[in-house]
Amino acid sequence: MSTIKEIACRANVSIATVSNVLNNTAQVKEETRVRVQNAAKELEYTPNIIAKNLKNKKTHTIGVITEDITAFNTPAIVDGIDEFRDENGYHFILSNLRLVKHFGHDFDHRNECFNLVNIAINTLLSKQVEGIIYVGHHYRCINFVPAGIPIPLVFCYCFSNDPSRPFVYYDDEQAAFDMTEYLISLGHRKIGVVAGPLNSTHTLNRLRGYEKALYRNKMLYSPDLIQYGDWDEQSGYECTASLLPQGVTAIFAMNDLMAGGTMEKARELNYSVPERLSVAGFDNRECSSFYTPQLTTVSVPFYEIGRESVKILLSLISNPPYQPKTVKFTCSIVKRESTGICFQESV
Amino acid sequence: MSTIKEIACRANVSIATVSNVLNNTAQVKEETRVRVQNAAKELEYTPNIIAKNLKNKKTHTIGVITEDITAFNTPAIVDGIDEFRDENGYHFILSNLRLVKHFGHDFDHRNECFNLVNIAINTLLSKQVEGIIYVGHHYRCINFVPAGIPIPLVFCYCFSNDPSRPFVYYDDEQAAFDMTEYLISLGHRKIGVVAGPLNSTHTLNRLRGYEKALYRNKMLYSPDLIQYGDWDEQSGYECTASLLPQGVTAIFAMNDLMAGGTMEKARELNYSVPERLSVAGFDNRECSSFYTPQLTTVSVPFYEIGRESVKILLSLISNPPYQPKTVKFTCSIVKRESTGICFQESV
DNA sequence: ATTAAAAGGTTAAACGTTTTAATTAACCGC
DNA sequence: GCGGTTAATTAAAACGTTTAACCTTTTAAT
Repeated sequence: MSTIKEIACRANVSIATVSNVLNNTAQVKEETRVRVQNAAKELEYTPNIIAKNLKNKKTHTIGVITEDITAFNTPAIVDGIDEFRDENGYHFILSNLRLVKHFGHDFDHRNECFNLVNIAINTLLSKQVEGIIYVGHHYRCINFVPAGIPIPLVFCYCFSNDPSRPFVYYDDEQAAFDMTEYLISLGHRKIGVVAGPLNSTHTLNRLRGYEKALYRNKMLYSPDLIQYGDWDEQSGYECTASLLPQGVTAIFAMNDLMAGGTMEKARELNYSVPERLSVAGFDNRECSSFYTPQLTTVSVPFYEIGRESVKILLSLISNPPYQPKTVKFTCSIVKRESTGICFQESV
Repeated sequence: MSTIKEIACRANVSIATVSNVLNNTAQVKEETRVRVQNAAKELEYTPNIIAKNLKNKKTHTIGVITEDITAFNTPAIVDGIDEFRDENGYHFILSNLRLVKHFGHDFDHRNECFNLVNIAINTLLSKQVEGIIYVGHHYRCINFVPAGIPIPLVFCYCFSNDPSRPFVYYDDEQAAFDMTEYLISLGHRKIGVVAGPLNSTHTLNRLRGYEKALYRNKMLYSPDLIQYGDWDEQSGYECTASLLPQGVTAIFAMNDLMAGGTMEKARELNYSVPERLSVAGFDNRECSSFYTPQLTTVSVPFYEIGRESVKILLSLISNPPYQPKTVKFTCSIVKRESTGICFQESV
């Protein structure tokens, strides 16, 4: 770990010259240049970015806060973030909150979370990051991050109506609309929904999409066709139990796990999928292509969401006057084996 | 972003005193202490870790290099790393190589990889990390990291016989041995293997475990019972096609994906699982519990492997004289629905 | 009262860079 | 050889900390 000073010494020049050679930031005579370069090589010089950062008051580093790196969607988001930051010569520091590990899955520890996030943010600020990306997926995450952070911050994979902050997320409503329309196009007229819990914005938005599709196709909306689960497979199984007797020919589950529960129940009651019952999920998790039959589902562009977040963040960093910028990505329907044409009259 | 200097100014003391108050590293009169603390609070002081690091020549930061953060096992490893480093007051910088994205899945670009790793390592060194964890999973990764790195480095989730470097991995051979013994204990006497490619150390080690189990149970080893795939589902499907006619009653696939292919083929040929054919996988990927029937498989303790890596790294950092330390974790068998008692005479 | 020790503070150097302003060297035309 | 340029180099300050060394004041002990 040699320093610029030692190089200067060995090459018989001043440290300023060494700096100039290394960053070629000024003219220096060819001969001295090579002398310096050789010295650097011989001493196996590695620049000390810490010192550089201190002097320049620029770290070219952003902070990324994740709620749970092991969540199924986080790695893809981080990957997108990683790629774009790399392309633009930025570094990143990952701060993983491990919220799930701390508080379990459906935590409601507003204060504890707030504190954790606060610590994370202060640490990042201490490290002089130039901007922060908060990768949420818990709908309340907006409340976890304090106001008045002196650097740009963009919310990734979450949303609220706060117009003063930039959000990058996906269009829940549109996705549910598209999926419902797709089921309708297959001839289904009685479509059950295995929803998430009602206090989730995801649930609300997706329900809205579902309703809109029904409305647009002049189909009637029945509250009985909506059953509320908790995102877990078991709950999908249970919801389906009360949906099937109503004569639905298709079930739209709001995530792939619950869709798995739906298929399980269907199997149990001898509703063959997709012949007698079409099943659709949401998320396009890895598992969805391993079900039998393979699950039709909604693919969320995690990678792109990550990329876009950094893009916005970097533009905010280099161009501080804040223009509120919120980006919504459109999801795509992945058609697989679990959905098919409706052969029955709806009851 | 105020500095110690401004605090000093406002509190009418020297910067040394401020530093002493903030780190309570020396006695200071109660009265001045609170004056300083108030000033700090009023100015919303955030310590500049960069400056601190520069002065202290200690960053309390480790670097983590991953080959592909989106690989199914990497997040759990990173999570383990993250937890232990957090518990010990360390930070970490993640450097994701995106090897798969660069070179595809079965890349053989020794030089390109070497260069990428080299860049990553130099960047980390520039950032004055105190140690590095290399999370491999490509068996050749040892060749990617150059010798002579001036700080401790531990290989995580990979192995070679180089005794000069610390490795944390799992016992491939033992795992395969255990799984084979388990199948034997169920009465199976003709056990087919869907192996990985022969140039993978995983394949070799697991085959050794398989053979040992046969040997120990005085069963004969037949090369015909080993079919070599490429880790992908399709190859499992194909291998199984040549295995079933041989009258095997159980198939041990060397990963869950190929096991999926095996089950697909079995379904196609009306071999019901597990009644007529037992199927076992390896990895305990998320998907394995979503197959029907749910897959019996080997669970690798990714999280613990990550944790242990940091543990070793930190001990190396604080206690430099190198004691070669290699840790092998034992995997566990996850018994699910795809394996059962053998009811047939083997043919 | 005198003095030793302890408590409370301060100065200034240092960490490894970059950068401005100043200095020196080199060259040119006359 | 002398001014006048331009090219090449350097000294020194600065970034925000920590810390060794030093200085004062207070307290306690003789």
